[in-house]
Amino acid sequence: MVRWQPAASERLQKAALELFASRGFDETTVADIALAVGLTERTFYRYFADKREVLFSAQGEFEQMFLDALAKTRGSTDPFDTVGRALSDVSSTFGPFTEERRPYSRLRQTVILAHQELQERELLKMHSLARAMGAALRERGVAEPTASLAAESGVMLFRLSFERWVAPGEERSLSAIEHDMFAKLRAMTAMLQESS
Amino acid sequence: MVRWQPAASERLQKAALELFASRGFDETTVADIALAVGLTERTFYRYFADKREVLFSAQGEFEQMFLDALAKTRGSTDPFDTVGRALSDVSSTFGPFTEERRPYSRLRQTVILAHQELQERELLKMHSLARAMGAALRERGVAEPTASLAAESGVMLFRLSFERWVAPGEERSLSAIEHDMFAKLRAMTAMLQESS
DNA sequence: AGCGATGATGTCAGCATCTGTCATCGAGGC
DNA sequence: GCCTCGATGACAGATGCTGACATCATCGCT
Repeated sequence: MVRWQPAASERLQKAALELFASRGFDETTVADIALAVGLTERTFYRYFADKREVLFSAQGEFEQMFLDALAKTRGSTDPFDTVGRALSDVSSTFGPFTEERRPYSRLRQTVILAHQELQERELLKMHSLARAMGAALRERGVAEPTASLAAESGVMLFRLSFERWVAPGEERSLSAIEHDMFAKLRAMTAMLQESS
Repeated sequence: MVRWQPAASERLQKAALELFASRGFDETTVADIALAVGLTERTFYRYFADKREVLFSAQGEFEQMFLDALAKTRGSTDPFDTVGRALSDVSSTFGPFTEERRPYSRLRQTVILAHQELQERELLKMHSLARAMGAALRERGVAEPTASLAAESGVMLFRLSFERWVAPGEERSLSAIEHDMFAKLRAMTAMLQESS
């Protein structure tokens, strides 16, 4: 006889995603989510800082995974290449980006795109990641503004690649899409070297 | 004898910025802002969709300015170069980025950086700009993912340049900073063409 | 066994954000 | 002089979020 069901946080996340998907973000109250898993609104706020965060709490590990991947690329000297390698490492290694997780990511993305406040939070998480990667590069001796440019470019590539990965009908792996985007960005910036 | 003071929206924006700067975002209620200019909370929400928007309503014109600048670059064929020209045009032409507006931009940036919710809104505005520019490029015949990459790269460059422009001690013009960042990005992506 | 500390949860009060609805009333047209 | 219009005020209410305190199984210690 247990007093509380375990994994309260995970149950809340699951219930929240389902309710947001079926009913909409605005039409789902925090009390709805909490009661769906037998808890109260107050407890929800003990696990998540606000209503939106229930969809983003996993991003903390995500950010750490990126920093770890970056740390593994000690040998690389060119910052853009370094970021590219870290990106490639994460997308082919990190659980959430495997093929079996794609349907879940698609549902989650659908929910996020359906509400502005959720998009804002997602953008902030990406921004936070870029800042952290920029700091990591700087600690390695990469100067500004190159460190920020490399980090921001990498995160942009990841974001666009991820968006494409979860797009309807897309079948390529995240790594493959990233690789293609990387090449396209290089090709684009390589043209007209002498213009203004 | 006028019944209402004119320019209610502008007065609200001014009062909001001052209160956010002196007291903090959370410590300023919407009622505070409204009463400071002789209006009520309800009227505030008739001008601005939410409390944060009072700092961002001008961004509508800002986005239009970018699209206009993009439209003026009909002759250019390389998308990255096109975006670069539009950027340069805006930063040297648009009022808010002239030298005399720098102190105001600095204050505004300080306020935004002091609160996460305001950063989220700013990131959304930048994201919205990138989407609009990507769509404009696509209408010109630029294919995906190049259109999105060019638009996102441009907005990233603008954002990093703007951040630098309002940094303490910075004296270069926004155009000059942009030009430098543009060159740095080209140099960075140009290296190690044969890697991976 | 008994007992106290621990920690997850519940309860309750309260403030702030944001919205719908109706009332008010000067300005300008006729 | 009357009437419509439009900006504003007044009011009620739902929801987001927080602080403070109570509850009560479980765990470890004696």
